Formats: sequence, C-alpha cells, structure tokens
Amino acid sequence: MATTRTPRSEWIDAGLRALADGGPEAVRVEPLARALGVTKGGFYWHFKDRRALLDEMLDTWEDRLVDEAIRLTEAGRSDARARLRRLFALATDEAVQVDLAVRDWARRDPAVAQRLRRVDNRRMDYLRSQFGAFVDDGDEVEVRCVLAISLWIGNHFIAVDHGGRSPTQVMRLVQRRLLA
Amino acid sequence: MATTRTPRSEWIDAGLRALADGGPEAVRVEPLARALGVTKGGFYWHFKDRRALLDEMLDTWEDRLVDEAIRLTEAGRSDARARLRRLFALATDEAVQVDLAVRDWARRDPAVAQRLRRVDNRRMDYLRSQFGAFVDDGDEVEVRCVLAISLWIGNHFIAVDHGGRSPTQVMRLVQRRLLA
DNA sequence: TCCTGTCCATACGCCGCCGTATGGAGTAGC
DNA sequence: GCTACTCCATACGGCGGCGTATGGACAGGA
Repeated sequence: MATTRTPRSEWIDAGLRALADGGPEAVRVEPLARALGVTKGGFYWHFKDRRALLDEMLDTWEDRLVDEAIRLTEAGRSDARARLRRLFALATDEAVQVDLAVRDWARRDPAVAQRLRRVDNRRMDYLRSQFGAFVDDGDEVEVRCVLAISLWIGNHFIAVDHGGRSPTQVMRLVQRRLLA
Repeated sequence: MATTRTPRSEWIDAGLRALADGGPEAVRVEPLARALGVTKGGFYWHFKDRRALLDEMLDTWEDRLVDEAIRLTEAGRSDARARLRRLFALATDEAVQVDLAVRDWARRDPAVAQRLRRVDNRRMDYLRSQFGAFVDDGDEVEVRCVLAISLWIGNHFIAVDHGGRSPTQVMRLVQRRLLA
C-alpha cells in the first residue's frame, strides 16, 4: 500500500473546478491530468471512463456541498430571520459556480435533472421551515420560498444595472422585503 | 444570382437550435451541416469560421428575439398589470431555452456577458416602466422588478415540488403577490 | 529481500471536428 | 449559349481528446 499520490478526491475536485468555469464539456481527462501535473495513466486506474468521473462529481456535489450551506447557517444560534440573512450572504459568486453549472447541465441531462430535484427539494424544505417560523399563511410561505430561491439562483444569471442604486443596496432592499 | 439554397439565416437558426439544447459547445460546423442536409462546404462560404457564426447568432438573438417579448405584450391595449401578466405567460419553457443557454454562456465569456447586460437592462427598463405605472415608491419598483426578472429566469434553473400545490398554482400566487 | 498493491508514463489506434483548397452544379442575366 | 455568381461536394492535413495496453516506479508488509 503506497501512500496515495493523487487519489480519487483530487480528480473529483479538479473536475468540479473545471465544471464550475467551463461546464461539463470542459471536464476532459487529459487537460485535467495536465492540471494535476500527471498523465491520464492514473485516471483510468481510478475511473472506468470520463462519465464515471462526472457521476462521482455529482455524487460529491449532492452529498457534500448541499448540506454545507445549511450547516453553516445553523452554526451559532439565532432566529429564523437571522439564519435566512446568513443564507443569503452565502450566495457569493465564488461559492455557487458549481451549482450554476450543474443547473444548466440539468437542462439537457435527465439524470442530472433528477439529482437537482432532490437537492432543490431539500433546500426548499429548509427554506419552508425557516420562513414558516415567522409567516403563518401557507401560501405566503410558499411564495416567499419561491421568490427567495429564484433570487438566489437567478441573480447570477442576470446582468442589470440599477441606476443610482448599488447591487448590494438593491439586494438589501429585496431581502428586507422578503423577511418582513 | 441563384436562388439562395441555404442562406446565412438558416445556419444561424440551426445554430440557435443547437445552442438552445446543447450550449455553445454543441454548435459545431459539421453536425450543423448534417442537420441541414448539406456538407460544410457552404458554411465556409458564408462564414469566416465557427466563431463568426456564434457572433451572428448572438446578434440576431440580441436584435430580434429580445424585442419580441415586449412587442408581443404591447400588442392589444391593456393596462400595466395585464401586460405584465402577459409577459409572465410568455416565459414558457420552449421560448426561453436560447436565453438560458446564453446566460450560462455569459458566465464564462466576457463578450457574451456584455451583450447580456445590454439585453437585461433593456428588459429591466421595460419592467420598471410597467411596475412604475401602479407602484409609486422607487425602491419598491426596483424590488419588484428584481424579483420578477429573477423569477422569470431562475425558475427554469430550479426543480422543486410544492407538496399539495401545482407549479402553475404557485406561479399564480407569486404573480398575484408581485402585482398587488 | 522479495512481493504485492498502488499509481504513473508512454505509446498506440481511433474518432470527430476545424479550416483550406479545389472543382464542380445550378441558376440568372446578357 | 456564354458568363458570372452562388452555393455545395469532396478530399486533405492537422489537432485534441478517448480509451487501452503495457511496463515500470515506489512504498509497505511478509
């Protein structure tokens, strides 16, 4: 048993990086190997083929990164509104790039779409529980959840200027509106 | 002057179709030619190279398809709320596929991002004019515009179930909320 | 020390796509 | 019918990536 030199996880992380800034088409075996400073020899020892890597990338995205947001917002005690505020603050450009790439990917790959549905439903459940803490009407909870998650995601796919207002200023306004 | 057999516009349309359901990476010359029933011989008569096609695709997307939504909602006279309702109704899955692909594309191509900014600002201006017709406070107008456009786009990148409610039911609820 | 298991390098055949070159078809105008 | 213009077919060289095969290198355990 030699000390694993570049284990599966490194391939997967490199793959996720490539996915984030190039989409699934940018996840190619040989470029990945070059990025890791090795050749593809080792790749095919770990993975059956390219598709196997993509699947495992999705596995770790689903299993690991999804709960991370919830875990981070639950850290430290506070009320629902504060948790939601913290959740919004996590939507930094850097952190969601993989998410965005997966979402676009899901548009054309049913298997990916199915995973996305699982993930989004879990997130939605969490949102419902938080909004439900200070909103009584069930319809209203659902409306706010949909608006919140649409804003969270949609914002990164939209490029608008706000005249006199700064982007963060506008986001604060919207956030206040959703948490009222 | 022979009657143009497969003119530029056909290549562009085919390109947009490929873009819609495969992303920019799926816009390849030879597959496009096969889809049109010809060989790539004619392509390189019309276009300098693949990038030239992509540019012209973006041109027509920007020039043609963007005003279409506004034009459609302005057809027939009605008040701002009715126009906005009609605008929402246009967000059918089929119609926005090119839009979604371009948005993901813009994440990694600055030139595309710049075009997207122009487009979104024009749409945003239109939204502001409509919401401004029945909302007085400027901040509130901006909030509703941001929520509306985020919902319009974000919705297609999200896959959630709503328990007892149907998707259209939820969309109606949200819409009512935004138009109140 | 030898052996075994883990990981990498190298080389190979294959395929799909790019862009170019060249020689036509087919049609319109004269 | 000749010419000119538009579009297409074919063939070519090149590149980059896929997946396979094979032979190590390197470390731990016996």
